[in-house]
Amino acid sequence: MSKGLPKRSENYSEWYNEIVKRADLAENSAVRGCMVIKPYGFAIWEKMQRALDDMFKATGHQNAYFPLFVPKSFLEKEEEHAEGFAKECAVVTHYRLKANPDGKGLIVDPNAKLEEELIIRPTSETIIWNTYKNWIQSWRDLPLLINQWCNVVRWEMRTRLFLRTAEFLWQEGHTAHATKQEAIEETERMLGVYATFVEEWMGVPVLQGAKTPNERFAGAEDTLCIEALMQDGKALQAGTSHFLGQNFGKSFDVKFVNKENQLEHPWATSWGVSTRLMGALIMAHSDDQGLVLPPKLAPIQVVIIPIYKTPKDLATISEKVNPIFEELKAAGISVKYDDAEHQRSGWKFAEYELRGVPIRLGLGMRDLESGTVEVARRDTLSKESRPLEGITAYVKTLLDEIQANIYQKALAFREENTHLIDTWDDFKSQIEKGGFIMAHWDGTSETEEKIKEETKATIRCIPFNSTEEAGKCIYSGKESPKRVVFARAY
RNA sequence: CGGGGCGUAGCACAGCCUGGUAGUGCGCUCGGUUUGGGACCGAGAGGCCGCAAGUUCGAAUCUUGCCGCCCCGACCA
Repeated sequence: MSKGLPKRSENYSEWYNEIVKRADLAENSAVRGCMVIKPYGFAIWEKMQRALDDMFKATGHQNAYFPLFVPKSFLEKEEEHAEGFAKECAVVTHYRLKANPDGKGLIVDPNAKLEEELIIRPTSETIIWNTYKNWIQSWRDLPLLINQWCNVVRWEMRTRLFLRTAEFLWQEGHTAHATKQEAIEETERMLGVYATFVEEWMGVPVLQGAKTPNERFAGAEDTLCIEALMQDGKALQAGTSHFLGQNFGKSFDVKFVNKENQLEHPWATSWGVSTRLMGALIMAHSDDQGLVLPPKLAPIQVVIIPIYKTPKDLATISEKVNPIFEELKAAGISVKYDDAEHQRSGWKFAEYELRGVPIRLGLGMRDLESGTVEVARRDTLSKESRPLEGITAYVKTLLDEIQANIYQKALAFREENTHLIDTWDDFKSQIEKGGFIMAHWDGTSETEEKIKEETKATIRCIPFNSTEEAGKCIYSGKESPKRVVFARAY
């Protein structure tokens, strides 16, 4: 077996792919562009789902489920939305196969052509707003705060595990409100939920801001986003929250009677995060030894590995480990005791590092004599010998420390790789080196397009919290009121 | 859709140019020695060499066609 991973600094893509594969997270499937998420990878996703779902519930949302298929006529109703998604839709045209009259196998039965084609949802605004027409009549029905966990299909030309796959898992929130102000607040609130989740659970710092009109969601009046910086200096859009105005309300003829007894279209939002977050998690923290997981999302937070020579020694160690194992479990820590005999301890060390387990406890005969245990941290790769006494409390504290440290490390990386740039020459040379570039922009789509053409850099967002500061556009030299964030992106 | 590359054991690949018994490493099975950072030795099992046609006494190897996959572009809320 090849032991080392490719070096992160030498070939970032290969390094990423190897981690996904070797840490047993996912693999390419028989279907082009689609991904198989393996049990270990899915366990991480489930932890993300649970944390997010709790946050959605805490902000008053309920889960529901809508169909996989969207009639083509629905997709057509909102013009910009239709145009934005048309190029990447999988289309169902028939509902039956039959035996091939010319030989083996099956063919599409030409008599089973659908009267109207069905699109496999690339996102669910249309089918959901078609349903909301029946759900919303009065201001008393609002706000309608719904979330759905599901899969969507976008027929991408080129795919990458977790970052861009033809089918992916996500959640999409779809809300309807009586006033514009309320909908805008909801858009902002949910972006805040995403930012909190990504920073506090995933340990990945994000910039919050608004997309430029060019980069907006098709059919939205405003798109807010969180942007994270990966270790190769490229940006990754980690989540989006859209203010949809009354566009879908109008397109699907959804109306409600307000308190003044007047008919009005409701105001809408939609927001989503996907399995792409798994890609962000991998790329933000991992190193040349493999995956590094934040304790809050690690399926196994602590692994205990016995170090022994004879079966008798193993039995002695196991006897000592059992109460510790139970104590850790009782403290709410997800712990695994790996006493498998067909692998040696050194092999296990490497394996759990590759899988990103935050803490490893190593226990051998020497430790039993001295009443100690070897504690190894995944984030710093450091090891220390600790007294066995009080180890549960220590581990609990250490998990919190690792969670914080991972975030701090990522934050420091982002700060080191965020640059204020004021000249076009500096811009061009810095973009090659990667990172976020804070620069002035004249606010026009033409300039944005030109910069993209010449440098492959896009405006990741117009950040919320940047200070007002007059300046000149990096490209056109025209007046600009504040800096925006540029980067090359995934 | 354009440009390039690759299909040989579960995985990663060599062999092909110059046709002649199907190879290597990892993994797997068995035995022994090992065991505080991915152990070592020995013995084994495992193949329609992507599919099809052609050339030839003989094809993994040469020719043609087909199929599939990967990479780089185009595309990507």
